Amino acid sequence: MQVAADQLRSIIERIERLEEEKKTLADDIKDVMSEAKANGFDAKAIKTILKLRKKDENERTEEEMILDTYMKALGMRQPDLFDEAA
Amino acid sequence: MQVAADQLRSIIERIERLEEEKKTLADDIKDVMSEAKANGFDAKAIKTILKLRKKDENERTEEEMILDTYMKALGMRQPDLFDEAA
Amino acid sequence: MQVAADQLRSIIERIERLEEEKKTLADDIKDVMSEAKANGFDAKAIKTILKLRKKDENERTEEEMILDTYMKALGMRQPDLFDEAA
Amino acid sequence: MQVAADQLRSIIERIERLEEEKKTLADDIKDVMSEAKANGFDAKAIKTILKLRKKDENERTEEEMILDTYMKALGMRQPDLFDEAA
DNA sequence: CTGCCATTTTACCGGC
DNA sequence: GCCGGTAAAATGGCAG
Repeated sequence: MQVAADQLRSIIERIERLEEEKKTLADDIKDVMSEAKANGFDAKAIKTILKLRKKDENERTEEEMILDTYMKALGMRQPDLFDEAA
Repeated sequence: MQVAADQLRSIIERIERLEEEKKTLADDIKDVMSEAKANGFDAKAIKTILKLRKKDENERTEEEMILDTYMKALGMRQPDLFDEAA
Repeated sequence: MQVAADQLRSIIERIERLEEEKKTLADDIKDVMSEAKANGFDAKAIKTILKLRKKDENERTEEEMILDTYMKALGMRQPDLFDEAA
Repeated sequence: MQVAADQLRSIIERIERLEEEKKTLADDIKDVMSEAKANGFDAKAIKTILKLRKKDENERTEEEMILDTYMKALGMRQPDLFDEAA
C-alpha cells in the first residue's frame, strides 16, 4: 500500500494547490468588482454583461461549427489539413 | 462618458481574463481526478478527504474563539441587575 | 388536461402552504433572538454556538466514515499489480 | 451567572427546535416537487409560477395599503378603531 | 437522463 | 440607511 499512499498524497496535494490558486483568482475577481463598485459601476449590471458576452461567444462558436461543417460537407471549404493527413 | 466606457471595458476584460484562468485550473483539477480514477482511486473518497482536511484547518483557528463566544453568549454585559437578585 | 390542471393547482397550493409555515418558523426564530438580545445576550455568539453544536453532531457520524474513506481512497481495488512489485 | 446560563440554554434549545421543524418543512417541499416531477411536471416552471404568485401577492398587498391610506385620508373609509383609541 | 455536487445568485442580518 | 459578509436557494454541469 505504500505506493498507493504516496500516490494518494501526491494527488491530494496537487488538487489542494490548484484549488488554492483557484481561490486566489476568485478573490482577484471580487477585488475587481469592488473597485468597479467604488467607481460607481453597478455590480449586477456588470455580471449581466459578462453573462451575455459568454453566451454570445458560445453561440458564435456553435454557429461557426455548424456553418463550417456544412461548408465542408458541401465542398465549399478546404477540410483541415490535419484531416487529410489522418 | 468615454472615460467611463473605457473603464467599463477594462473591468469586463480583466474579469473575463481571470475567469478564463479560473476555468483552466478547474480543468486541471478534473484532469488530476481523472488520472487518479484511472489508477484505481475512488473519486468520491478523495473529495471527502479534501473536505476533511479543509475543515480541520478551519477548526484549528475556530477553537480559539469558542471561549470568548461563550462568555459573550452568557451576557458579560450585565443583562439586567434584577437577574442577580432573582 | 383538467386532471393535470387540478394536480398542478394542488401542487402549487401545497408548496405555498408549506412555505408559509416555514416563514412562520423563521419569524419565530427571529423573535427568540430579539428576546435574547433584549436580555443582554450577544446575537452573534448565540449563532456561533448553534453552528458549533450542529457541527459536533455532524462530526459524530462523520468520524465513522473516515477510515472507510481512506481505504477507498487508497484503492482497495488493486490499481495495478505491478505497483506491488515496484 | 447561573440564571444567564439557564436562559442561554433555553434560547439555544428553542431555536434548535424551530430550525429542526423548518428543515422538516423544507424536506416536505422537496418531496412535493419530486412527486410533481414524477407526474411529468416541470420543476422550473412550478418555481416560476410560485415566484410570480408571490410577487403578485406582494404587489396586491402594497396596492391595498396605498389605497387604504388614501381612502382614510379622504375620509372615504372608517379609520381603524384602534387608531382612534391611540 | 437522472440525481448529485459545485457554483452562483439572492436574501438576510449585524456593523458603521 | 448603506454596505459588507454570511447563510439559504437556485441554477448549471458532471458523473454514473
